[in-house]
Amino acid sequence: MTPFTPPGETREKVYRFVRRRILEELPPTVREVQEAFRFRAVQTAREHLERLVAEGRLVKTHGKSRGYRLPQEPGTLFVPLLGRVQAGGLRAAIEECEGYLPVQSRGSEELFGLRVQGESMTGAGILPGDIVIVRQQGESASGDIVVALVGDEATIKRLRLRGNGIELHPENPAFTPILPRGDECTILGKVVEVRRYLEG
Amino acid sequence: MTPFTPPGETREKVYRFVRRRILEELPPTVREVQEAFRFRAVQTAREHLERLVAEGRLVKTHGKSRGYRLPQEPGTLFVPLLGRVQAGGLRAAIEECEGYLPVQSRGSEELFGLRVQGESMTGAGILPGDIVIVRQQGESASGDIVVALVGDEATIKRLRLRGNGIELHPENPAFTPILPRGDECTILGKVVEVRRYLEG
DNA sequence: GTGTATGCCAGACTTTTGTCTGGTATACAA
DNA sequence: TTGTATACCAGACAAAAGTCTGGCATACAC
Repeated sequence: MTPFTPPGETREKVYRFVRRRILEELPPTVREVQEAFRFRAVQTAREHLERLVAEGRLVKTHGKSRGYRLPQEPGTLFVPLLGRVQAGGLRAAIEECEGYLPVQSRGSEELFGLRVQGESMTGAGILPGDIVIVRQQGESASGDIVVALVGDEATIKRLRLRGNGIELHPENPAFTPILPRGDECTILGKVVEVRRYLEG
Repeated sequence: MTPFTPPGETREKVYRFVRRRILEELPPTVREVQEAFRFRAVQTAREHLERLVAEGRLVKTHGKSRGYRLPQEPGTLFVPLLGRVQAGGLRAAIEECEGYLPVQSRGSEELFGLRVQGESMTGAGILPGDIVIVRQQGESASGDIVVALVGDEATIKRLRLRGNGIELHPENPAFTPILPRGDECTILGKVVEVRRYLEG
């Protein structure tokens, strides 16, 4: 009755099907897998899926619909792209963002994108119009490129720690370093990625 | 009994919640929306959702679980990241890629990522170690930054059309332009995006 | 043979989830 | 006043989707 299928062959196809569905639209339901492969029993689809979970090729949330996911999801997160950030208004700027950017990430990070204004970092290959991806973190290390709120506008500079104080260094000889006093500067986060879209 | 909520305010929050969920993990179920906003009736969540559909801000598949989607999904594509490309081997290089990158795209394009080697384009803010996203297209316009196969290695240069011939210009005074004869140079495609990962 | 594993099926149960009917309270305009 | 709209709630029903028990057939090792 049962036509013989080499071990693992169907499962491989099931894996590719599920993977494709997860990446391109929505994780399939068990019955959607069943129908895609014309299994006559739901259980057959379920067995393949549970097997893939046992093998570590998929992970799932028990009992929830469309609960199958990829183990280390390419970790694509959509982060808000901000036009400009003004004093104190990071939260507000995120609410009113221009759009969203896909970013690879481990998921639990708080990221945002920011459009670059000015030429103070051209020496580091960061040009006006570029987009920087910023991870929100209060403290950063000396040498990191950071986004800081100085006065009432956000700027991008290289951070230098000097004793108890901090310095914000441009990377362009035409600009001079900023030496803020403690209370007039907030570090919004560290630049983890730079992007430049050459069209559109 | 009912605390008064300004018209549309809750709906706005519901929209943002749903959008975030769709982009970052999985579309929520109606009851997940209900719980997120602590509505005491499922119907309240459903009314907001159906309203958003009526307004065209969401679309849905009737009867299916987690059926709410965004109208014009950002279209995220995963493109292969190549380490290096050698003569004739673009197809082969794509097969043996180092990994995949999420890229926003209209879908029908043939894209690949390429790691930058050398300093010939530092003047355009393209540094060694950066990744360029390339759209495969035989012909490009003068002024485009392109990836060309000259000899047996791929290089990134700015394209200049001069009469019938082409010139490949570096963007760094320490390098000299390449003036290839027609048959010793293939344009693999145009650089549409530049990325730099500052950690990991 | 026996035992074990895989691949598949039949049918049912249970939970989750989508859907629906009818209701209350507030605000606003005719 | 009446009517209409929004925002919300209560409780239910029905479909979708996850889960489970038991079974059969083939293959392979002991």
